[in-house]
Amino acid sequence: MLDSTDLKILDQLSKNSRITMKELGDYVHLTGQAAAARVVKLEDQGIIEGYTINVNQVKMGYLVHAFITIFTKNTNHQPYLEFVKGEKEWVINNYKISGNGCYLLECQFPSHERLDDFLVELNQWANYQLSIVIHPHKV
Amino acid sequence: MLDSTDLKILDQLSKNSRITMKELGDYVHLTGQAAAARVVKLEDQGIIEGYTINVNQVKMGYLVHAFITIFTKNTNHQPYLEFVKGEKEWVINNYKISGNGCYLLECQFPSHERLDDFLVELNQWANYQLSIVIHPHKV
DNA sequence: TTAAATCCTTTCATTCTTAAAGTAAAAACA
DNA sequence: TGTTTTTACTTTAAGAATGAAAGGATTTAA
Repeated sequence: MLDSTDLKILDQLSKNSRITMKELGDYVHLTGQAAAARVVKLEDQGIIEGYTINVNQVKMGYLVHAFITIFTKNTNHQPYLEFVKGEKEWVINNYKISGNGCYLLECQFPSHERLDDFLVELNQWANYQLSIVIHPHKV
Repeated sequence: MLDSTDLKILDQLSKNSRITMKELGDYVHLTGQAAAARVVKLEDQGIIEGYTINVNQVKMGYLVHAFITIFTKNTNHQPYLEFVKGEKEWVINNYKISGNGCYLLECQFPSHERLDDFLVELNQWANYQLSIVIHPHKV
């Protein structure tokens, strides 16, 4: 399905999605047009889902990054899920999980005060276990 | 520091980082040249850290997404950290955390068999608590 | 063996980018 | 207060990249 050229293209676009198709072509020994055609195919296959940027969240004022393990208070998760839906400003991901807890909620906040405000609200709908990220260490 | 035009630019690039500077300029009522200059400034400020793609990990064969809370076996974390460094194929992020556990390890695997292989190795250096993602629900 | 499909290149018109010069408004300074 | 500097933008124009079309080579299917 995917050959080594496709994998190189994905690798290169992961590192710099604004590269020109000509440069991308040079990298995989194809013309820009051929590289562009492969990229369109990867998009059509749904392998490339989108093009985005990495933003420095600390410089954007989000100093606190937290993972919160959620234990909903009753079997109906809807109140919790509605709460999360209304907190898009802070919530990065809400993973439904099996294991310890029902959800793993990834959030970011400008301060511990804001985190505390959030936890007070959250506690209406769920119990939780808080983990604050000290250092990201991306791999 | 950042005005509303900068925020619109970041928002637009987050949605599609391959947009032309001309289109981006149209969106914020500037010429392509002025928009490009703003983008360069955002890069220089370190607010835009990079341009990347979203890849469908399931279509790439990574069917299992897991968060593993790590409790290192002794106070020296180095053996665990060395292990993680050698497992780049599976590890997405290794967050150092305060709270429950020492690290939160985000991983992906093609199968539960591969996950099991990983856990057996991991268990040489750390105890762990496993959470498998059932549904991502990005916000 | 022929027909169709796939994947690539070449060509060329169109569009985008980049650099330079110029303008206007705001900020810094005497 | 008046002058200079800086900042942010536009316009212009050359150079580079893109996208569409035509064509060739190789593989797949009939």
